Amino acid sequence: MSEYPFKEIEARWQQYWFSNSTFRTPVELDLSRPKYFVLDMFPYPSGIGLHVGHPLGYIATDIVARYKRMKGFNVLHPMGFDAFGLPAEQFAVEHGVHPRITTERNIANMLRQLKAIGLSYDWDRSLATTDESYYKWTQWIFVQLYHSYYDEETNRARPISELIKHLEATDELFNAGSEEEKEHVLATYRLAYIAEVPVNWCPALGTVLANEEVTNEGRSERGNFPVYKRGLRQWMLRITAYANRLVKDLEDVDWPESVKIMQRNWVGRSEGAHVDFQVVDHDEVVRVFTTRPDTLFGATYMVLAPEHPLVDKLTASEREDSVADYRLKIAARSERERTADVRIKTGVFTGGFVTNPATREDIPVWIADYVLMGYGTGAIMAVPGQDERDWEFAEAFDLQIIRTVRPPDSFDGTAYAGDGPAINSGFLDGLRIQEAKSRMIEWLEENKLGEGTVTYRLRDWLFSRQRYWGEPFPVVHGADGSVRTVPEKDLPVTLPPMEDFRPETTEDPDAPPRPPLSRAPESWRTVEIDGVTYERELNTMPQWAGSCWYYLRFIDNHNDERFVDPELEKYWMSGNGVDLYIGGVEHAVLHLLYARFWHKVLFDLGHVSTKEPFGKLFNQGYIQAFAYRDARGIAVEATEVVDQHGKPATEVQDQPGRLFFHNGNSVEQEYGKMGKSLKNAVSPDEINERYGCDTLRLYEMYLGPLDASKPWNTRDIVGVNRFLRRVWRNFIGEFDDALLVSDREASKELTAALHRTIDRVTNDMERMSFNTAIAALIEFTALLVHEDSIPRSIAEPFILLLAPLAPHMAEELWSRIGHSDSLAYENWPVADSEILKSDEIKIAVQVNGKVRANIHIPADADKATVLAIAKADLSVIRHLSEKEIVREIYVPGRIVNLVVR
RNA sequence: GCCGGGGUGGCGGAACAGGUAGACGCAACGGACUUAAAAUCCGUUGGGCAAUAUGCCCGUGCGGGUUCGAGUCCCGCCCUCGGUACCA
Repeated sequence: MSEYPFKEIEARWQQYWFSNSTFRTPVELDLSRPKYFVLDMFPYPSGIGLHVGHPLGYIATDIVARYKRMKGFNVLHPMGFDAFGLPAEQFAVEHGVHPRITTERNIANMLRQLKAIGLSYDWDRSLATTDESYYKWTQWIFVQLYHSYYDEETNRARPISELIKHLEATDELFNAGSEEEKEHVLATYRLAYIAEVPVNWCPALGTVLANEEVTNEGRSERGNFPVYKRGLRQWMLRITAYANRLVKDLEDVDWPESVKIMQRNWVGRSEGAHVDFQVVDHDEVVRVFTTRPDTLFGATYMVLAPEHPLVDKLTASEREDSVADYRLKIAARSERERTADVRIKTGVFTGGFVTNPATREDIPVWIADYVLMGYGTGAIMAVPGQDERDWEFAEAFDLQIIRTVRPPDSFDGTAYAGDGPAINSGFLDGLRIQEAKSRMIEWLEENKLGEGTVTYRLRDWLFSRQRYWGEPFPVVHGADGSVRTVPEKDLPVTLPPMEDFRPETTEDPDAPPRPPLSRAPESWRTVEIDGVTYERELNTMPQWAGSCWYYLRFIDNHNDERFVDPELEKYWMSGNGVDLYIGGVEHAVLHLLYARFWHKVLFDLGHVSTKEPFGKLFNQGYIQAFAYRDARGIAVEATEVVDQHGKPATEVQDQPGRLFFHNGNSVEQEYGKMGKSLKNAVSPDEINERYGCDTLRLYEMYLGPLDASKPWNTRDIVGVNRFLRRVWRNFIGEFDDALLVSDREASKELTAALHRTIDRVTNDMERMSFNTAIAALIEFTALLVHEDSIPRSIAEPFILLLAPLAPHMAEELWSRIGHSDSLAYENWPVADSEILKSDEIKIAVQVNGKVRANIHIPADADKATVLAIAKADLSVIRHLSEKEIVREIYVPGRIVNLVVR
């Protein structure tokens, strides 16, 4: 008896695809075919291996890739590993093994797991960001960034050599400067530059972190260690130059609206004005940023961030003590304390005054922690009449409040931020906000008191890390402090082999950073270029560097001459870049913003042909699962939990009225993202072993819509497994292994059902609705159960429809019905529109919107005919009796509604 | 607080353009086959009233509205998940 031998089948076809290079991207491209670049967000090769949540997106892209091949596209579908960075290194640190070794081991294990799912990647294009042949080009891109600047005139990056030429020709001051001074000027332009900046320093990780890597609670996203603010000299990337384009170009990509909004918020563009306030009795000016220049007449006090550089100058001698006290108190407050009680305003008066340029009144200057040094100019003009925070502060410290916008009569709140006519505002009186804003900006500009401007929340990207496991910077430092990039011919700068790669961690937030590379051998640290001795840069690049451009390398990953061949880049990125990019929403701002930034720089410099890298983005949902915690709140192994009747929780976890126990102790049921911490992970290996990977693939897709988060329930897997076994039995004799496909002609009904199925599945494939595509195939399979044999005209298209979803079974059946080649490039079946049309259709008849009957009508019947048939129906007649028909509605092919009174 | 997604049977979900709510699957129940079990096949399965049927009423988080007709559109709430958080 043959019972669907999935192990044998799956091993055979995976071997076949490998030895025949079935999924190798065509090298000789048939340019008459359209291209399709379908990409997954590549994973970190973690040491724990995959759980069933990880491959969800990979299965989806694989189905799309297989479908597109059958639709005649040239498909590029690669996979690689994001192997540098903190997770890989922390794992290595914790296990005391060199990251090179753990990384290789982890990659090997993940490769095994991925291949066991039958994913149709072109493995010849696999890469890891840790490959020297890869990070050579990551370093090369960094060199491009270093040697470029942002030209505000033409709104694009240009080689810094052009700027130097320009400055030499026009700027006497520049020419007069020393080399060092010149370099200082250039550093304010370069897209990659070194600056002393306030950074997030994490002593426990021994490194600085990007804002994006720090949680709201002021801790590291990796490891949850405390993070402190301190000033350090670091490499920065001038992403802020691209702030505007990063927002604007979102209009041109097909991305989930929520991700676009997150990016817009992150960039945080706001339009407003700079206003200069003269300091009373000092030759200083304080510049503020405001989005409401129209309210300048209502600015009754000013607030500086406690760290603002002018605080010392402004502070009156008798206020020095309280100002110093306050600043100390703020510095000691953790980020958490600072954000916990947002509604309670604190601050102190400096004793200083500035002049409101509109009213000519002198207004007091305060410092308060609700003004942040990192945004705008670190100083605000407070207009309590129109700003809730300023109102609260004014109330708390008894400061003057003037309304400069008339609230509606019904308004009984405090600050009024809505629209209305300006009042108490001199030349602005009567104007609405929009008009008043532009009028005030004109006035400021005429009087040289400020100007209209745009500010962004986005900060420049802190690009160095004090870790070992990252790309070394292709940069060397001269004894005189000069910086130069390593010549292209000497790239890559490889990581020196080091026994001790551990970061120097400490609990002292003020200890100087000591990057591991400072302990590298002298022979690595010192390098001679053109006869001059230099010291190598000892920091490494952050995690995100490698993932900023990997999609480009996939296009041409064996190229030793260039990071990507321009012709191949043009072909595969044509249209709008990557045609489909699937990954988790957790990368909505970090990876996707950084990658877009690099891509735009490469675009400006003429190295790539599109302004955006990812034309279509899709976020797959998470796989969630039930989890159980004991009385101490500690998660227990979900597979060991039983209910009050002793049944395994995995069988009954979705049933009402259950109590759960672990080793006899009561446990609480919970529901969350699958993973190690909740002890509810399921490995794809166990599912493969028990049901095979076609079942795994089908189940993951059948769970629900791809973008929804949904619960894993191992018990339910039998459903799709039964479907596959049923398909097998329909084709292969249960007792004799005989082929049950014949050349007899198919019935009209079965043919019609097939074409309806082709139509449904095709439609579902196009909109990535794989759960409904599978449902359609299950329904069709049920029709085949009672056929003695399956006509070939039915069998072939059916197998092809199944192929993207359950490729191993499809290939096996395809071969058993007599084909010697893989079906991977067979034409996708086309539904015959003639067959889809039926002569007779069934529609519902409603009386007053309630369905009272179903009638059969000729497909081409006109309204009068249909209504006649409907009114002749006994059930309809019953509901029409003694009523008057006041309206008759017929929606062709859909419904009849008779409105009666 | 603000922004965004989502609330449909015991469970996962379907309904794509406002047109028969609950496709398909799980679980549950009944039957066939079997010495028995597994597997398989057939059937029932939103709630209620009925037991004559082509039957009636209710039902998509809650309350209103638009429409011949609302899970779907509009207004006001509640809950939930994610993002963000004194951004001037």
